[in-house]
Amino acid sequence: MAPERRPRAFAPSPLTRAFFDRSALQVAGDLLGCRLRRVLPDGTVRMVRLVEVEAYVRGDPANHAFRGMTPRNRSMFLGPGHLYVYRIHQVHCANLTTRRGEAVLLRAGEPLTPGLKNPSGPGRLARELELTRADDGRPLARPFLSVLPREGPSPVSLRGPRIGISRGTERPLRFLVEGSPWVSAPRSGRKAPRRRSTPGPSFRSRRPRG
DNA sequence: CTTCAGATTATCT
DNA sequence: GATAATCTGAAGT
Repeated sequence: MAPERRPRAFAPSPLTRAFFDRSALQVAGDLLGCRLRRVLPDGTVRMVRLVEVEAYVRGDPANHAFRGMTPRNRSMFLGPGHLYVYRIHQVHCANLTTRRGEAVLLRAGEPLTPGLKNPSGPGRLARELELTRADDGRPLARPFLSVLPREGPSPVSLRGPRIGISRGTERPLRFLVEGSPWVSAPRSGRKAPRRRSTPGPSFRSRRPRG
């Protein structure tokens, strides 16, 4: 008897495609506060609430796709709603693709299921969700990986400069949930990121839609 | 083929 | 606050 296998999607659903087929900037803002559900090959469910993301857009020198398609970034050209995972310094970082050549980097999440340790920081988040380069290019679809709507009201979000890049730092393409203790700290591996006393002047607050 | 910088993090002072 | 770890992808010669 062949072992039971879960169905494997070859493309995102139409709804998923529609959600992601926009600019990374817009998707990033809408993604904040949504839940990300990962189902491991053995069926284990791991879910986080996204509290920090970054948009990588067209004409953006920090975007891996800035100079067109390469073997490394080919997943960013598969169409909206795919996973783009790259590796840096022996660490994996996961993105969700939006429009062609654009993507949203998943930087931090609030753990919603037992077993998740510290999904704060892109490397830790990808690790906790067990997303590696082997998952690069996979469509965002069940059961593998799904984005679920926000629960309750929209969070108060902040926008500010992105982290860890040397070019394109002037644009406020980093989105975070104000007050979340799971937001990553710019230059520290702390478990409990120090809360900035007050958002800097470069940060812009955005009220919940209501 | 060689060089080099990098969307990070753990660990040390 | 500063730096090593560790190695791939991409650009340069």
